[in-house]
Amino acid sequence: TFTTLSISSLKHHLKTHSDEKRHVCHLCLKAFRTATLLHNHVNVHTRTRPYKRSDCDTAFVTSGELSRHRHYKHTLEKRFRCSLCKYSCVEASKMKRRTRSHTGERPSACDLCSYASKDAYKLKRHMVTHSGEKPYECYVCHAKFTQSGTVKIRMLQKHGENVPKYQCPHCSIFIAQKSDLRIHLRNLHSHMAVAIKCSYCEAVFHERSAFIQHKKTHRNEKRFKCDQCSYACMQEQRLIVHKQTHTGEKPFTSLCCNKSFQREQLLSLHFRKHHDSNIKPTAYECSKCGKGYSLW
DNA sequence: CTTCATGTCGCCCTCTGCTGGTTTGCG
DNA sequence: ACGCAAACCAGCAGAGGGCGACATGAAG
Repeated sequence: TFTTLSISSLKHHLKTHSDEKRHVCHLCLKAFRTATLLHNHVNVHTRTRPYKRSDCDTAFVTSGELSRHRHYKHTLEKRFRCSLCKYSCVEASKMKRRTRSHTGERPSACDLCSYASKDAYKLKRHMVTHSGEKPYECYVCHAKFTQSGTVKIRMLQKHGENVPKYQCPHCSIFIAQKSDLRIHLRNLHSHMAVAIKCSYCEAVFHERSAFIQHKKTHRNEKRFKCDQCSYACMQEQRLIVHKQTHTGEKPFTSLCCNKSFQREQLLSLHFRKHHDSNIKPTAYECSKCGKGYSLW
């Protein structure tokens, strides 16, 4: 529904409905409706870029390209605004793409799996997961990768100097990747609704990192304490043996002379001192469980 | 007819962030 | 020596910027 007040304008408009393309490119035989379109096309072949900007060293084949460049890089004018969010952009096609992320529409479907993307490029990128192709190579160590971004990060972290690291604001540790710092924060510094209780004392913690720090304070502590005297030690087994001094229990008995000992080592010493060194390995047994012991 | 602004489709790029397997260091 | 947790690392997808090429429409 084209309307105009001028006859010549109508005539011009009618030509746009015509399939007639009289202007043929002598380099590739492609045909165009107008001489200007052909002219622009030939400029592509000849790499002639008449539309220039003096201040940023860029040049384009058409005025449209220059105009758009101006919006992107100089005026920063974003005429298209999303009605659903605060996103704005220079081009209508970008707005269309943005709208798809609101609607969830995924028109580009993979014919090898269930994946579908919002735009053609993502589908193309996805297809390398089926081909197994790794088109990006590290020029230092020649390791290959599926995406350009991955090789860039690899280059920086393996071969770069002054590699950026991400520091945790809570414990000052440096972590190589931002997303790993996020995981670190989540696992170690986030508040837990259910507190962890220290198994050595009464302390409780809502943050894992604080709990780990606290545990270290128990590391060299003599936390196994005798309830009958002031004796304390770091190992539970030692406390059990110690307690025998209070009970008078002597579980290790020599079968040779019937003499009993509190500890295996004492029985062992007794054997070496008083009995034949050729004695058989199961020469004594525990009075509690009946287990036989070999000492040498 | 030409020029210019604007529109449209498509391509490629980078940045970003999540995921899950692997390696490493510590208790 | 072993097991576990944390960091490392590559794969992969989401989102958005910028431009190539060409079409359309208004105005001179």
